[in-house]
Amino acid sequence: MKKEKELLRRFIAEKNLKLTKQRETILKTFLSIEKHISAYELYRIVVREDPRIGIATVYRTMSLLKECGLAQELYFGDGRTRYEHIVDHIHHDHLICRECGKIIEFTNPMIEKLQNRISREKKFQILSHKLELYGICKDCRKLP
Amino acid sequence: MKKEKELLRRFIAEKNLKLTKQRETILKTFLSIEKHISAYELYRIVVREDPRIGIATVYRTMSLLKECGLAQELYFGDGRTRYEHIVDHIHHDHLICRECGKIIEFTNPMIEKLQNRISREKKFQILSHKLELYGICKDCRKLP
DNA sequence: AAGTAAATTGATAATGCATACCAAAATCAT
DNA sequence: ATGATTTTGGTATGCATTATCAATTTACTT
Repeated sequence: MKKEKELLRRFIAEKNLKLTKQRETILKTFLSIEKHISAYELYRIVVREDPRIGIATVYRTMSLLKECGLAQELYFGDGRTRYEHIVDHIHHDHLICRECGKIIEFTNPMIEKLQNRISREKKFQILSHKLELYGICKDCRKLP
Repeated sequence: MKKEKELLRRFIAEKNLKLTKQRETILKTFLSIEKHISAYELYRIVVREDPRIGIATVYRTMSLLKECGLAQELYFGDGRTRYEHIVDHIHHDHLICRECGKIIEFTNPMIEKLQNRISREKKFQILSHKLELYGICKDCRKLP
């Protein structure tokens, strides 16, 4: 939390923006949630902390957190963008069940290494990535 | 094209749906385009073939093509869903430049293999996948 | 070939996420 | 503290997608 707040502070200073109570509250709440969350869901929680925060500010802050690399944007095909925080949280990818909508997380360092190799070949500087596997989960396949 | 039309025909028969001129026209046009395209962009092209086709039908048909595995859905973070066809077209992944929006395609069979291994471990049946690397491309980094 | 049940279509209304707008408030360098 | 500048909340607006529904089309049956 210390580290992340410091990161945001620096980003804000560098761009001549301003650090507000709202941004701090939203960051703190966002970091406390250990799963992906939509802007609206986050708003509902943030409001319990400070009822005067509006949803527009949540949207604006999330795009700020995305820009400074604290938040990762996800899109699973319903019309809703979700976010998850990256810090103190090993990067993971997602298996998404098309039947029941369940989301299973996984990590694979080898895939990450291959991604880095590809980006080196293409002289592309990776900022973030998204790997999503869609299919049918164990339960919906009715396997033992 | 033969094969894909046959695939759609079977899918439609199996689900007791009906094969219409509109669906054939949209499939044909979609397959003729060798890059990702939004529903609206596709609609503008389809209309040149048959001016009486409405945009709702394009949306409906794309979700049908997605279901039967002929189309892959993509989302790059602007508010627009795009599609690309999978058939006769080796699956590829995307590098997306956050500066200029350029999209670079790449393939990596090793990553695909690792994905299959993961899904086997999790007893997950993969239907499709999406790998997107976000960052800054060579040109925007001003590298030689 | 004509009849019929069921699915599909096109036009447009409705929905819903996300952003734009703007007056009031808050931040921060001086 | 002052004042320039940014941010905020509330809401209007924009835009992509889906729902609605009467009219049409498909595909099967006779």
